[in-house]
Amino acid sequence: MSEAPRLTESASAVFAVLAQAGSATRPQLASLAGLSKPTVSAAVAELESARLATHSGTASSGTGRSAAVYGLGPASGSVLAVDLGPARTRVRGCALDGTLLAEAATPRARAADAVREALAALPAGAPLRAIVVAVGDVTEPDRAGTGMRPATAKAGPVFDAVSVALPPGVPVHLENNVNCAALAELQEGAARGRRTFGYLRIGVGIGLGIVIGGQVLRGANGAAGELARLPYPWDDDREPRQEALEAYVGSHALLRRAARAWRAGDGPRPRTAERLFALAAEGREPARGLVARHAADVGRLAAAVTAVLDPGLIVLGGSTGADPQLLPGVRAELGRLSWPTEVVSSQIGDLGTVVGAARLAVVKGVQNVTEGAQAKD
Amino acid sequence: MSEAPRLTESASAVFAVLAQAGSATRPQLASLAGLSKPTVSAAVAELESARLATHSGTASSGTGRSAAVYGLGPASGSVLAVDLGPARTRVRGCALDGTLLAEAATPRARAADAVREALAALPAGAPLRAIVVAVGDVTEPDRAGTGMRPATAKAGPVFDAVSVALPPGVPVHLENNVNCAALAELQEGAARGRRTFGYLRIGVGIGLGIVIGGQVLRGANGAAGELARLPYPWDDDREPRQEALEAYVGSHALLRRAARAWRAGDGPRPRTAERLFALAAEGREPARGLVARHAADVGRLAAAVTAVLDPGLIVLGGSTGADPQLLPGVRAELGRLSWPTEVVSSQIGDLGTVVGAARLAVVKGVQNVTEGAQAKD
DNA sequence: CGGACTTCGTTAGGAAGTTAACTAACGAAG
DNA sequence: CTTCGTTAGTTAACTTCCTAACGAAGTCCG
Repeated sequence: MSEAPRLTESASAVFAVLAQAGSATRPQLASLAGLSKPTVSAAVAELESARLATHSGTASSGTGRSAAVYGLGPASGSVLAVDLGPARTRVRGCALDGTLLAEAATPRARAADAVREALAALPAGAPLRAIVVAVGDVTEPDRAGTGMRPATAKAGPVFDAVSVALPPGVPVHLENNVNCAALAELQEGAARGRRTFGYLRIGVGIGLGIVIGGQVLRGANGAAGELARLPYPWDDDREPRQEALEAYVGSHALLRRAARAWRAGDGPRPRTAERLFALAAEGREPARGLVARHAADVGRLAAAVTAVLDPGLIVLGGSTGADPQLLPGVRAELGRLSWPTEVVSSQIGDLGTVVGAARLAVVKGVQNVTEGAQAKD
Repeated sequence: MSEAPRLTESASAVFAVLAQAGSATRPQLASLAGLSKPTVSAAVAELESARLATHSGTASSGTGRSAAVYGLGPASGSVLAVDLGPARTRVRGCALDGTLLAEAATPRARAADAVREALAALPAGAPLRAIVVAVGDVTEPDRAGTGMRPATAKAGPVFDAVSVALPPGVPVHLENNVNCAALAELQEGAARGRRTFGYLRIGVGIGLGIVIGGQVLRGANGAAGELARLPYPWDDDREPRQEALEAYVGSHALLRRAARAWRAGDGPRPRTAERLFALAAEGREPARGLVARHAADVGRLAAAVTAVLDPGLIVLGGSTGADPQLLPGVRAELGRLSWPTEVVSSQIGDLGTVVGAARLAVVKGVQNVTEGAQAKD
């Protein structure tokens, strides 16, 4: 739709802070954007005439004249976030202020259906400005040139299946799912207000999302935080093997150890990590011992991260990592080995990846508005 | 001296690029600073009247009118860099364009003498704008509030001894020596033109300087890159100990292994790492085997760094790390365990720390000019 | 030696944003 | 109901930097 209405720099800045805030009065916009009142007046007028902002009420600050409140306008459009999880595909559509407009989830195999369902629920008149797809894989530049795709065969097929369901002409960004979850913790989880932290995810695999100065660190190959490549075992007389650490700390290994440790009379053997943690929470052996040992292992992983990055905060997530039972053990081992570092459990859970992908999509969508390149309707 | 002559923003920008370039014509300044010709004219006039820049000649680009060349003026002043090394103290005084004005070195115990000697050799009429002191220690905020000091007792006394020799009123910045050396590699060493890399120093101790986007990463406690805290030994059935990795990979351990491996008939046993490497270069056993083993150890260290950061480039430095004999072994082990990463040897050597500290001091000194806070004469 | 051409630097006019001062709107106190 | 203090928004003068056009100072070439 419509021509690309190039915004002035000040209008772009005001739009960006308005999207961040959701809604705001003009004085608030002025102080958030670091602009003067007259400039904000001009910018708001410009945004209103482009239908990117609308007057949505008034707000009185107790004393004095009441201020006009503005929110995003109908032309600001929406963005789409897709989490291609190992079991389920989750899709969210959001406005540029982050409000949820559409949501869908399917088993991984029917990923494209979830995308189509969410797209149908988005407002038709306004442009879709960005799409972020989260995959459990390192990403690499597309052969074709412009885009990105999963680097290994792991996530490739599903990504291709989803691609055909996406509307053409909308910029698509691929991002690692752990990085997305880290962003979610940063924006609305356990790392709110931080500028630097690490999000350590322990589940079937192990991964680290690194946030430095509010930015995700991706690395030269997009492989920053791929802790499975840490040398392990590592000692004077041992030879490290590739991916050996994941095979040792991952949840499969935890269950394998449980199977070995289980004796007759210990009751039914847990088949999932959740069940094992539930037994440990009741104080039952050998579950308790296994969980304590797992906590020490995670603590060592956290120590490795801390030795390199000294992030000041580590958020634990993932199917086994997020359990608060681990905290004392992790903190003890980390404190013994490394620097004073806060350790907390994730508060977002499974939804973290979609939520973070949506946050990222909002950022890209706002850029799409402020930096001119108009997306397809 | 003199009042603080607040510079306009454009004059500050021009001064910054002029300091970076050393000398430049007005058209060059315009393109480097991203300013228009008239604005540069005004800025240069302002800088000249403040004696921060001087006309230093003309340059012809073949055809057309020849351009006026400008360089830093006498009022731009100088900065001081101090490397409190484990054995020697090195001091350098530089102008804000990086040219060396004074140099001194003493044994560590007489550090203050080196500082006094270098200070005496600096031009008297112009202000000293910044001092950077590099120490082999993590740094922490001063109790007093404003400054920083070494966090542990290791470097404290020497730092205090040097402090009394420093002129009062000049801002002093403390920085880790490995971080300084990393900056030196970035600016004039093996990492020129990079935005992100790791500088891995192996000597008596082990340390990592992390540069991301041209900035040194310091971490929440100033302890980023303190690899001695990596969990080691690390295996299913072993308990990691604090600082155990340094005790294993450091040069003391290398010589200890040499002592154990040496048999009668192997010739004189090397007493220093340099000697051991020299024997290995001649192809003599057991030196060659020991060096190959050391290379694999360093490769594992590099793999740990790569697993977390994926920096794309690792520069090896330090008394044992900088030897190019290590390169094939390090590359092989790193390639086996982790991501495609370039590995090169440092080209700067022992001087890296002072050079990097001087670079940092220049940056701080330029900030001192452009951001107003006038230093004492 | 004198155009023709190219590059440097200045002058003139305009765009964008800031500060300062003024007007407008609102609540509370007298 | 008026008046006063406070906060919102507008108007006006000024600052800063840009673009465009022009004059100045070189080189190249016949």
